[in-house]
Amino acid sequence: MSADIDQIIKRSQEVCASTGNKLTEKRKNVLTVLLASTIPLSAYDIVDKYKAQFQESLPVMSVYRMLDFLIQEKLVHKLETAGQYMSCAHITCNHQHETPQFLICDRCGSVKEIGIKKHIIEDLERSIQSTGFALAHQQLELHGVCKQCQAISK
Amino acid sequence: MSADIDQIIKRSQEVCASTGNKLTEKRKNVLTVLLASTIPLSAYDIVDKYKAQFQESLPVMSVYRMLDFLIQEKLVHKLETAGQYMSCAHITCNHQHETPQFLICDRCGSVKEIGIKKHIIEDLERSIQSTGFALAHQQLELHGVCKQCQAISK
DNA sequence: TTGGATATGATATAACATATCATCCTTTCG
DNA sequence: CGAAAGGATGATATGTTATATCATATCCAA
Ligand SMILES: [Zn+2]
Ligand SMILES: [Zn+2]
Ligand SMILES: [Zn+2]
Ligand SMILES: [Zn+2]
Repeated sequence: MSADIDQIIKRSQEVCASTGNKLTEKRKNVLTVLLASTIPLSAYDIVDKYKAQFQESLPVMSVYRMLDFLIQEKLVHKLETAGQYMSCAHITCNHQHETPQFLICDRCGSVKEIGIKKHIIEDLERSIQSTGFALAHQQLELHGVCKQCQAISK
Repeated sequence: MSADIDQIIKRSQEVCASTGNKLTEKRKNVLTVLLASTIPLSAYDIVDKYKAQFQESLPVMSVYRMLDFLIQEKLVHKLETAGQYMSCAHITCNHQHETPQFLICDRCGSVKEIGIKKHIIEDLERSIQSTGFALAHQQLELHGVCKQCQAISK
C-alpha cells in the first residue's frame, strides 16, 4: 500500500469514527481496492480485484453492503449512469464535500471528480424552480472524451 | 388511441421519412406504448404493456432494437440513471431538439423533460474547460421530488 | 458471560442488457 | 415476374448489475 493510500485510509478511519461507525478490515480493503484503481469499478469487479489483492474471496452481497456503508460515509461515490463505484477524490480535504460532478470518458473509462461551481448549481435550481421540483442528490455525471483520449485520436 | 397520440405518431412518421427510415407497425406500437405511459418504462415493462395493449408478444430483444431505432430518431430518450425509456416530450415541436434535462421524481417515478437553458450548458462547459474534457451527450438527469409528491407529504 | 447489536456469509432470484444466428419481409432490378 | 440483397424481426443463450432473505459470526456492553 502506497504511503498516499495509507494516509487516505487513516483519514477515512477518522471520518468513520466521527460518525460513530467503524471502518472494519474488509471495508478498509474494499476502499483500498477502489483507491488503487484508476477507473471506477463495478461490485463484481471489486470481488475479482479483492481476491487478487488479498487472496480472499468476498461474496458480492457483502461488497454491495460495504459499498453502501462507504457511500454513506461519503468515502465512495456511485456513478449512476454506469453502475460503478469510485473512491472520493477529496477524502483528505478538510473542507465540506461539495456537490460532486463527474467527467466520464466514454473512450477509456476514466473518471475525474471535480467540484462544481456553486453558481452553476444555483442557476440550475432556478431554472427548474418554476416546475416546483425539489432537487435531491445534485450529482452530475457528464459524459465525453478526456484530454488524453482526444490527443490519441489526433 | 387518443387524437393527441395520433398526431404525434403522424409527426413521428414524418421524422423517420425525413431520415430515410421507416416507422414500422411494431416500432409505431412501441412508441405508442411509451406515449400512453405517464412514467418511463423499462424494455421489459414495454414487453408487458405491448402484450396487454396489442394482444401480441414481442421478444425483449426486438424491443431493445426498436428502442435503439426510436432513440436514434430522437423520438425516445433513455434515462441512463434508471435503465428506462420515455417518449420525447417535444416530438410535435418544430424547433430543433435542445439538450434534454430530466427531472426524475424518486417518489412517484414521474419524469418531466424540460429544455435546458443554453447559458447553463455554456457555463458548465466553461467550468470544465480547464480539464480539457470534451462534453458529449449533454443530457442531464436530476433526481428529486416532484410538486405533487411534495404536496402529498405535507 | 451472556445477550443484543452489528457485520458478514450463503443462496436464490430479479432486473437490465447484449451476442449471435435464423427467418421473414420488402425493395430492386434483370 | 422472380431472384438477389438488405433490412427488420424472432429465438435462444448468456452476461451484467442489484436485491431479498435467512443464517452465522463477531463485537461490545451490562
Ligand atoms: Zn467526492
Ligand atoms: Zn479517456
Ligand atoms: Zn426530447
Ligand atoms: Zn412525484
